[in-house]
Amino acid sequence: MSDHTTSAPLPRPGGLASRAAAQPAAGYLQGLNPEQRQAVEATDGPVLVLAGAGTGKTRVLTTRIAHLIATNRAYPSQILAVTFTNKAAREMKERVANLVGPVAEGMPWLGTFHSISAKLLRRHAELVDLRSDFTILDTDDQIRLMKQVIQAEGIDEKRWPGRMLAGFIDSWKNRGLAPKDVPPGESGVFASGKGGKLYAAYQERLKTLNAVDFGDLLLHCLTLFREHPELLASYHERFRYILVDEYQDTNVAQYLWLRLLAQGRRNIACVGDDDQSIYGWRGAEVDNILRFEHDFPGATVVRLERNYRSTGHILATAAKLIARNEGRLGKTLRTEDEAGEKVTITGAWDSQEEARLISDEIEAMQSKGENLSEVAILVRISAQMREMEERLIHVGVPYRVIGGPRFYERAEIRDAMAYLRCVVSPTDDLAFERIVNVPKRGLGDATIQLLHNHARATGFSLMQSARAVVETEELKPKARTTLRELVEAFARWQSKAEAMQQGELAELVLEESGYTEMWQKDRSADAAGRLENLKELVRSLDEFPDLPSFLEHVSLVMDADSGDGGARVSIMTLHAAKGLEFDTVFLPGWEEGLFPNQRALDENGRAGLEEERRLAHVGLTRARKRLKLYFASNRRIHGLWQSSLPSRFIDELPEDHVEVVQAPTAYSQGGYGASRFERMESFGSSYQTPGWQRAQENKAKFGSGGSSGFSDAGQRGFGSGRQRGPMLIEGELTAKSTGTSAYDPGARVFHIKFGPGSVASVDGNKLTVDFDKAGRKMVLDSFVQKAG
DNA sequence: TTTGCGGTTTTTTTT
DNA sequence: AAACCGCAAA
Repeated sequence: MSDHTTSAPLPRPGGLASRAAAQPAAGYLQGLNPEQRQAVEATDGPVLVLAGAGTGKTRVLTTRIAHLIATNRAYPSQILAVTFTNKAAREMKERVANLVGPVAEGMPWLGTFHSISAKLLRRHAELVDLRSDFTILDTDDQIRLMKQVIQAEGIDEKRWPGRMLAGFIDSWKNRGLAPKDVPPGESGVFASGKGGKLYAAYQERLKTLNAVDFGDLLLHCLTLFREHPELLASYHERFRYILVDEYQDTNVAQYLWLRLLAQGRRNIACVGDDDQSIYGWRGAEVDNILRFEHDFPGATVVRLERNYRSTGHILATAAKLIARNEGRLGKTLRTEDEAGEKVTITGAWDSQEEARLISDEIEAMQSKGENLSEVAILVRISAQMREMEERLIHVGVPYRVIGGPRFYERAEIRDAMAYLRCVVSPTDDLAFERIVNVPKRGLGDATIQLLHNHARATGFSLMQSARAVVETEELKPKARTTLRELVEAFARWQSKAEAMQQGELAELVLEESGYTEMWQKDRSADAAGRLENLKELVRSLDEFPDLPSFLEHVSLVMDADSGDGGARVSIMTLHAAKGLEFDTVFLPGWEEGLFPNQRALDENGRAGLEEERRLAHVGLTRARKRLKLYFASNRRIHGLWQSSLPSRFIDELPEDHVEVVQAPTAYSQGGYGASRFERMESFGSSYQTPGWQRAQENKAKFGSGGSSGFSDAGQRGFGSGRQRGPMLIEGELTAKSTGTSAYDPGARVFHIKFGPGSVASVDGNKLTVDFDKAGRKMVLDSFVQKAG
């Protein structure tokens, strides 16, 4: 979508004159289609905007804010606008400023659920038993803390890892459940009945540490609102209008949070797309959007269905796919664009060929002078990225990977932060523990354990305990000296903190602690990058008035550097691609098991499948002009070669809008050609009808007995409909039907990829084979045949 | 206390 | 295949 709207002349809030001036379609309203305009102008009461992909959702949101301000309905400071990501918040802020001018700089309540919650909590911390300088823990801190709690309860940490408890607690918090609210049945799932107890113990630990985790930010706010109605009422007064972006991604806690705040004036506008709900696995409730009209009776519902992004074929393809989902409110995207190029589907022999085909296309585009920053490769799982990267490096196409660890999740940033946290608040035990032996100083578990014991006995913090213990004979002289030096160093830094610029201070701390030196000495490849990150951290430090506000910024808001603006192909997961668009989109790996992902299917059945389909829909709708799908018949998963079938999603695409492309490779000749041709036939003629599919399934039941044989393996590779049916990876299917392997050690075998070899050992259906050319590999027996 | 070996695990990811 | 974790040896 392009916004060429000029900013409206800026009416000053307060005068009747400006309200009158806004009457004949103010500038910012121009260029909106009727639905968009309705979504903007329905200012009062609950509003649900169902905004399909590429229908101008952000534009509606920002224009709506501009409209509220321009018509004097609210001051910027009276509008609460919530997003999920910092990126979305930033973008919205920018675009509102473009429409309304610097007045928008106010917008103090435009932010993520978490940052707004943190802001509220800092103001009223004492009401929920916190001090206003509480620390916000990230996932890593959480898990370390959980481990401690689990150990303290004397539970086998192996059987019940901290990570798992974190998962449980997180999902409880997502649903707005405090320890006492957890249903008994569920709290018993973890550690034979101790789940709820551990949750309570963890919350207790957080309280003594004066810390909260991400989930708590929301949960404590709920407590705050519920237990202090007068406070809630004051926020009703303040927040005249509430706007919510990506409503389909809200979890129960966020929903309750919104409902409490919206209760007062009921001016809440939620924008979302049920067809783009792809975060169910982390607690998002599509139901929130499906239920909106029920929760807010009398709501105005606006559907945005006119797509401004993709050409006809692409849009039709996406629409047809998503129509297969049952749990949806139903929208039909339409475009006035030309039909454009058909969507292509290309089968590759294996994932390497797939990568090669994609890189060839990109090189061709590059030589035609197309802009590589308008090209994206979107994958289902990050494991697919490596192969693509290797290939692009090989052919010298510049690329960038989007996603990956956030800036503040990187070890070096977290270490540096821990040092600073110790300087700012010496009672921060988690921070102290993190850096007490980083760089290695010889203060290991034994020392820490001693400090812990002392701290528990006296009620001191670890730092205080260290100070005390250093004066005793309890530690070996060496450890004692080192620890004393560390404690003294912190005392020194604290005394300097007042007088110094925080950037300088940070540099000093990192230098004197030996932390910088640690990375300078490190010879590993990423050490230089880490030092660079540390520099970046120090640089950004001076943009903040003081250290505490910086720490808050880093733990909640700071993003990884988005890289330079050079023209590069983008590689990312489908999840990371939501909200983005590109002229050309490559979608590799459309295979059963990978996409739809087997695990999603196993764990969530039908709902899982529908979420995968929404993910596919998100992928398809990222493309403006060219959309290219790929599947590979063989892919290495966890080190084993697995044969795979084309994704069922491919069969669900409308044949009029897609085109099957023959891969121009060596494999198209010889034995494989025939089976591929079969696939083409089936795709073109009959794949759509349920009856045909059923027939294929029956055929598969009778026809798939054999586990060896060259031609059989060839058909597996490319025959799509032929073996349609259970969504198993081919190898597993064979393993189940065959039972034990038909091969003995010493047997000569032939593998379609690795050629001839001898069986070295047999383990169920897995063979270890010494191939004459390829060396020793582990393969499934279904991929080899007996050979002489 | 540290290092290295072996056994295990393997989606998606924001705050 | 690779990364991660816990444990045992140096």
